[in-house]
Amino acid sequence: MSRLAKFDRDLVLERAMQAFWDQGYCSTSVATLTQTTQLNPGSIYAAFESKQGLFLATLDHYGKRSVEEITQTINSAETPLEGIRELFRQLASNVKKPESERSCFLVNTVLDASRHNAMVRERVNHYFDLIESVFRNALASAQDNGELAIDKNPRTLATFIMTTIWGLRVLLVTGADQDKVESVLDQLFILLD
Amino acid sequence: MSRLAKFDRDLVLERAMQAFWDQGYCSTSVATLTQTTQLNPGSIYAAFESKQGLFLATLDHYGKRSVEEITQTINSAETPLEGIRELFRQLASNVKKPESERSCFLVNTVLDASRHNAMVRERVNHYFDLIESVFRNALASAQDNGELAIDKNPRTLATFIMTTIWGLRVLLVTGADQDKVESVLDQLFILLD
DNA sequence: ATAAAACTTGAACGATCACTCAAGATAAAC
DNA sequence: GTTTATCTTGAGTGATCGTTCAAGTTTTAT
Repeated sequence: MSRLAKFDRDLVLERAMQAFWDQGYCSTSVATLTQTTQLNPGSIYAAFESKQGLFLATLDHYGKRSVEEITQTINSAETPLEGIRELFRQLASNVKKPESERSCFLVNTVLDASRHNAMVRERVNHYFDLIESVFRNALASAQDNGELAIDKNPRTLATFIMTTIWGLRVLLVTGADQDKVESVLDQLFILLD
Repeated sequence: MSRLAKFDRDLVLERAMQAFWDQGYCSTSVATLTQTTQLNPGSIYAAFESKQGLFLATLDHYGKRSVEEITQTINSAETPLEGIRELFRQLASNVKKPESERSCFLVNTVLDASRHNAMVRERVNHYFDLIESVFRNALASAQDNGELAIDKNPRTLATFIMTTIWGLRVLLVTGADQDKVESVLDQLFILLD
């Protein structure tokens, strides 16, 4: 008896995400969101309840895709450890590309919106946990294969890998040169040997 | 012939910095700043020209003190390398303390306000550079003392130390437990041996 | 004392904020 | 074709935004 929403939810989420990612939660006004999503205020509020509701939805949109991409990269490599190395090489290849200035939506959010909002913090931490478990599993597989020394601790290394990714995101935002970024990769890879 | 400003500039900067640090640039309104600094809008604008001017001044306030504190910690240790380790132990001891939620003012800023503002970016990068050079010098001294192996590269390690600090800041904000934080320190210290 | 200069005060500015809602449009169910 | 439920529209809400400025106050120099 009713009418269905006309707009493409995924397209709207993608566009809203780009806006939040680029400008941050606070600096992205509802007026901006109506322009980028091509939705009127009423439609946004009908579909997502509030600016924060839309933001949380874009966080999920980004988080799910991040986990997928990371899993894909690691699984499509010849070995688990090589997959992890390949992931870092991809990250590093963003040097001097404008995309690197946006850093990672989750990292930007954890230092900004998440600090005073429990729902945002929970959501970000959830995706960080998922990503960390991908690394942990890959490292455990690498140990099974004999690729990673048996005295290394996958849990410890996975935590350190997450920390290095976060640090690398900041390094890229500062506009670091190729040498610096490769320095970081070199040091991390020593620990993975 | 004239009248001098009555307020204590350092006290005002300290209070404004706390507000910006806690809430971020965008979420900190001038109304909030008038309350925390106990200055009227007019006085703020007379002394700092704009909200952004006050923000830049608080960045300097924080940056200078950070460089001082880091230098002090490293110099007051028995050896340069032990100083670096001590600095990380201090950082790690913030686990579960509410202060750690605020992370580092410079790191928060680099991922937020700095991305769309050249003046802010320059200022943040300046203090990062100063801090990195403190580490680089300490590592070079450690090599002179024979404390650090001669085949290690102080420049590379200093970059990696910066990256680890940035990553550690994110890790602390996620509410990580003691174990995770110590994992990160352990791995970093391996590279410094 | 007086004049000059700078600081303090706080009300007020237009712009923009997140958000609402009544009216109109549209699609599904009968 | 009619009904019914829901979506879309976009002007409008009060609140708050960063900023200004005229008037009042205070200090310094003469």
